Amino acid sequence: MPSSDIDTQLHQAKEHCLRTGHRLTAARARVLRILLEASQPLSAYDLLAQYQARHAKGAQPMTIYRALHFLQQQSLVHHLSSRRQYVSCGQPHAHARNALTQLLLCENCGQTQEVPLPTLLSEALQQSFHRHAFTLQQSELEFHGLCAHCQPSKECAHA
Amino acid sequence: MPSSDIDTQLHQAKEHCLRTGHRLTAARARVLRILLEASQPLSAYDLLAQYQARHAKGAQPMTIYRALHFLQQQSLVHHLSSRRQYVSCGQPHAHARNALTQLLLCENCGQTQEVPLPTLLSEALQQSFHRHAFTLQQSELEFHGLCAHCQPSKECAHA
DNA sequence: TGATTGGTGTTATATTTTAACAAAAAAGAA
DNA sequence: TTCTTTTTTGTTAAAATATAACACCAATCA
Repeated sequence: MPSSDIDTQLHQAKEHCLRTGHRLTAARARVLRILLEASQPLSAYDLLAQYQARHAKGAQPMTIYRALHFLQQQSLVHHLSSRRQYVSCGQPHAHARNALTQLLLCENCGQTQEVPLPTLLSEALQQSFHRHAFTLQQSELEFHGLCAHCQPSKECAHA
Repeated sequence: MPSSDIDTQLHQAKEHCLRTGHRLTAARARVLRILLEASQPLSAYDLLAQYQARHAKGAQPMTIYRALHFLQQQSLVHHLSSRRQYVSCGQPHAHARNALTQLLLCENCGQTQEVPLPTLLSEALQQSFHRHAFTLQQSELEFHGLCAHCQPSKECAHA
């Protein structure tokens, strides 16, 4: 992602936080920036290493985990729990509109793609929940497979 | 779950493994049985504690993890990665037919419900993958919320 | 200005998961 | 059967992931 886009995203993130009565502090913005620049999922300890290299040599895991918790609450970051990695959220605003998001995870090159669930599907799911008297709070839809660049026949462009 | 049903399930699991050229050994069957009897998700160390109490006092984590890996491969057990827990699979055979499974996780009482994804939804998802040139290998659909017994208005029957 | 809330730094520790290698058990071939 | 190969288990150790607790600092607000 070009650096200018990242600045834009960070700015929007800041505004978004203010609107909900929270603050995107320096530490939080740093963690988010690392994720935005990575453009692929990172583990908490990957993040820690970069954070140490770029900002504070003696930084501790808690610093990263605290920032991640916050960013997740704000829907600025996703937790890929099946991989124990974190990734910046592509369209943070989609979440505000209660759209469910699918994450397509490539097992070959590690890339993640965030795809909004088609409205039709979202609604069908809602109905399914209703039938089971289930009140949805948060969804986590992770699909593991091979991305467009890593199809069985081809070589992987991202590896 | 009544003990007789569990025996039935274990027996079916054994047959299922044989059909795919694998063996449901004693250790594996023990771990599966503990999960079936629990009828709710357990962490690997919950399992270890029970395994130690019931079978081998000195058992080590590897014993559990190995059994769990095997049982997951056989679609006899699900990993709830967002909770770091494991749960026995309700309808192992549904997976054989490539039906996607949603897991409804209650944040209040911890209960898990396994619901096959309606065919219509499954097909729509497949199309969505096709549009994104994504080859699905495995899906992990975890929905966090409140189950039928733990609706905001009511008390939770399972707590 | 004082009080309250929210955020950070720091240390330590808990929890979850895997690696590696030797020994045993089961399956298959001669 | 006996030998060989593969699969499974036992065991020790350590890596990777995540949280608890407490003191301190900073921002907000009355």
